[in-house]
Amino acid sequence: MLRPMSVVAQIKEVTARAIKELFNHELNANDVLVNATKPEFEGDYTIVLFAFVKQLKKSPDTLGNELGEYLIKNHSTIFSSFNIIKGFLNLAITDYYWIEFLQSAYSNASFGIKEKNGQRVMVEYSSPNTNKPLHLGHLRNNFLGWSIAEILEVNGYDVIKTCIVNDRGIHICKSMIAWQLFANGATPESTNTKGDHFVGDYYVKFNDELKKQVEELINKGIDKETAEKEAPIMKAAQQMLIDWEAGKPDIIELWKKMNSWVYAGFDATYKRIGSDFEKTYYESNTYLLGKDLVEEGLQKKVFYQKEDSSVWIDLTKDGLDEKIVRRKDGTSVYITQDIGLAEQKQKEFNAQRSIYVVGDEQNYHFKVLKLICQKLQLPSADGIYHLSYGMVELPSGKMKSREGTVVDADDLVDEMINISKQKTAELGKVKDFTTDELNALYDTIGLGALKFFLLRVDPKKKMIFNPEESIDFHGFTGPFIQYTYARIKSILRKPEAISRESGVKNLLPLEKALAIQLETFPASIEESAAEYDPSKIAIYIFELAKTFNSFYAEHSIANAETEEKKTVRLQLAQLTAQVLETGIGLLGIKVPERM
RNA sequence: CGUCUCAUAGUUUAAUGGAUAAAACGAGCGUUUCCUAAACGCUUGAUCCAGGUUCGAUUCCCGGUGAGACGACCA
Repeated sequence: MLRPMSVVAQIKEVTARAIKELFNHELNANDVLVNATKPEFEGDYTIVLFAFVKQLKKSPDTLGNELGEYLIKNHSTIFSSFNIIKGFLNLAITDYYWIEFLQSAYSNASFGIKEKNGQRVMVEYSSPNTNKPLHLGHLRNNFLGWSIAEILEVNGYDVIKTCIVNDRGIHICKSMIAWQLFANGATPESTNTKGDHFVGDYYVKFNDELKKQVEELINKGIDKETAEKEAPIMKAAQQMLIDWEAGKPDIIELWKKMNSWVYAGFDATYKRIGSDFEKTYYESNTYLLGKDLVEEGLQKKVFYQKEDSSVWIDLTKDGLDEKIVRRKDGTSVYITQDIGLAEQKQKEFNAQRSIYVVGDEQNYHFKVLKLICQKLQLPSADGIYHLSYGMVELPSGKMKSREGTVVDADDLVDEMINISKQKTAELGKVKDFTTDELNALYDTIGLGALKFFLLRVDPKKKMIFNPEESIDFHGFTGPFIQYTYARIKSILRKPEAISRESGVKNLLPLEKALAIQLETFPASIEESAAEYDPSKIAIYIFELAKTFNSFYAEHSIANAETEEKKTVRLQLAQLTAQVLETGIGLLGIKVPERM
């Protein structure tokens, strides 16, 4: 099926053709700059003429007039009138065009969704550590990763969502040793604690105990650095890591038991926030990957060995530093595992692109990772893309677990759901709902507010979260969009078939504004995929909802002046509802039928 | 010391080099016999400083100031 081109794409194309015919000048359609016309001028879309004034050696006015007249003469179904102001050619689009658009799109359930393009993409996100529960930063990561995967999916890609669980290493051993020392056999069940929080508590206990021991050693005259290394509990953790690597049965058993507690907790949280993965990798299985590639790199002379037999790569010519890829004791480092995992993913899924949703503190790491893979000429190399996002910070700065300022994911979700419960009760609009229906509604609204809050900002930018101020339910928020949707549904609930031919010839300004905005939905989805940026969609659906609300306040739909108007407004309402649902769905947010 | 990010109304955020910089929250005023007032309308207010490129700069380049991240055989 041939997808109809967007108005903007058509304007570009037609303009390029016009310039070729009128002035015999070749122009790429993409070089035509088309903007929405500013509200203070007459017209819908504007061509910026400056760009080709020079090449064509014409004044903007002459050029604009010739072009404008050509467009109206040759494409009268699209363009109705034009005016030129200071080098801007403002074009008015015919009502006919918008009415046709509405009739073709209002009942098209896949409006904005592309067909499969045969390309595969992997999206890795979440990446939790099994020594503590998820926090606000993980939420931004999860929502972003899930949303990007979804956005790529509707853009035609075959998407594989993956997660690498950091389930081994010294930090896990810290929780384990603390449990051995202080738990007296307690379990999540015996203490009625969620598994990930239970294990996280022992990680905190470890650090408390370590601090105590370090202070004692310092009082004995040992310097801080040595004290931290020599504290008995730290030595015990390090010994445990060695035992783990050696596969000592009782350690492995304890490790498995504690991790299983954590996974039960993670699963509950993921289920609640709607995160899922097609494939989960565990670092305990992948940490040895990449060793072969070190050998290969040495042979290819991409890597070199120092006197102590450690292996390095020299990236100084690329403006970076030297980087170790294998320790002198033969063990691999973080980056080596990632090289190995990149190849592993490539072998398993053969994706054209591999996206890593990881915080911007690791920008350097991913730059190095991609560069090394390229130098090794690995097939996965060029497809590596680090989707770097900014940290979530508090007004006081970074969240610090040691200072207890970390905003816990479960707590925050609870709070959001409670607020939505409270507000729903205050408004009292759904008193006839069953308990199940109410609980589902609270989840929808509370999570909607939270996800929208975290996704409405450009991922690249760090964001401030103030725990003192609760996340808003008014204005540029998830509930605003959900509410708009629910209002439309209440109109559409009255059983009434919407006929395709409305018969109207003209649109009122607010009807037209809505139609124009609806028409750009596919472009908005494309843009957010091209830039890996869900906030583009968040902004789009917010503006759409706003336009609809203005329209709704001004014009009656069910009691429209004429049957024709009623039909065209029902089409507008139905398409708006559908676009809002699809759009906000790409952010992982549900819409309620009533609220 | 070096590399890289960021700096826009009181606050949180928008703006492929294009017209008089756009919203939300906050503050103030108003809107409901009629499809959901979690809404709508009006008022208020900003590009860190100094140069440069350009017909045109929030956007690109140079310098400065301020904030952050990274450059660890941690991940």
